[in-house]
Amino acid sequence: MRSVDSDPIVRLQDEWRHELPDLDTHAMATVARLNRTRAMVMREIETELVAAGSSLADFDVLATLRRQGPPYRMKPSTLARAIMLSASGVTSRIDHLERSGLVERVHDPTNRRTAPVVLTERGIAEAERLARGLVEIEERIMSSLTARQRQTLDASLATLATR
Amino acid sequence: MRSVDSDPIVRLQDEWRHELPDLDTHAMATVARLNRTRAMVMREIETELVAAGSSLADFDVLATLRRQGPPYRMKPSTLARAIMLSASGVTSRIDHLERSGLVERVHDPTNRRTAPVVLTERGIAEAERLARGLVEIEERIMSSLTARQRQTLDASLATLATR
DNA sequence: TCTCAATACTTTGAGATCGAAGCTTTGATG
DNA sequence: CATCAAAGCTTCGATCTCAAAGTATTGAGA
Repeated sequence: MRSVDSDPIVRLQDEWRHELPDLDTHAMATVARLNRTRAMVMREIETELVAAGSSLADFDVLATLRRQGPPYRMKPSTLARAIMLSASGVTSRIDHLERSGLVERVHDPTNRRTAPVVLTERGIAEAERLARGLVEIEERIMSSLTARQRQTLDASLATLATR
Repeated sequence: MRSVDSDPIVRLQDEWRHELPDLDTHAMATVARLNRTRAMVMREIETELVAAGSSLADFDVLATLRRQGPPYRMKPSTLARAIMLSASGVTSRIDHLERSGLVERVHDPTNRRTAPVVLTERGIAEAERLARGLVEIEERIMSSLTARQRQTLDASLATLATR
């Protein structure tokens, strides 16, 4: 039964059971699923974003700024925390988006230690366009689960994250 | 209520609701949770693996070979599929593990187009040591969920992956 | 006001990963 | 048995990310 199941995680468990029968693979399997499913979902989303002329990395920044509402402005350090990226990673993403004309660094004379990032007009429009496209894709991906399943999935993921 | 909730995903939904009230953020929120939870879980696991003198990247290869059972051997292309990595990515991981003395490329005279990778004695022991340490960590991480919650989480992740 | 530790971003260097291009080997086909 | 397309790994070049080092600015305390 299980040994012919093509689910790679089930196979992984079968293999461990055969090699190290005393190993409890339950938790390991869940972690592996979390990884694989996330990879597949994100690959699909990335593909669609690239087709729409953007990328996940760019969208992360644009959407985070757009969600703040006017004046669509954040300090790099706040942005870093919001998108779970290192300070140097934020610098290079801003550089890239600035070259694309979607964000600008604004210089505040009263505080020259930081240069907040602000969406340009094009950046505002682009963020909204991408967000609208993305919710559709994400809705399609999640449509294989019932509302109840989505709800418990959300709850379990939240529990694991705040643990 | 919600607006004071510190859950970053709930805040994300609140912000979108304020800016683009017609946007249905349910699916987006689940995807965001999948991402964040996975990032937090994997960061924790990576930290422990590094403390144990290894890394997630190395462990992936070692564990995959170890699970096969004797002679602990796989072709690079099979390995690539198993760990969802590009061919060139596999080459560099094998290079690294070979330099560490944990795997070797074995040359089969009857098929010189491929050089299967095999665990060394040290590699076998190391894979088992790391696997045993890891299941404990993963068990600890998952212990915040009930058996039933884990089961439905597994099922939902499996559904999303095979969709 | 002067000093200097803390804050905050940027630069640098290293490492991982990818796709494309490059090589060698294999096996099917005439 | 000669040819050549396909299989399969490696190399190359580009990109991303991080941590550490570097630079500029601020503000607290002497």
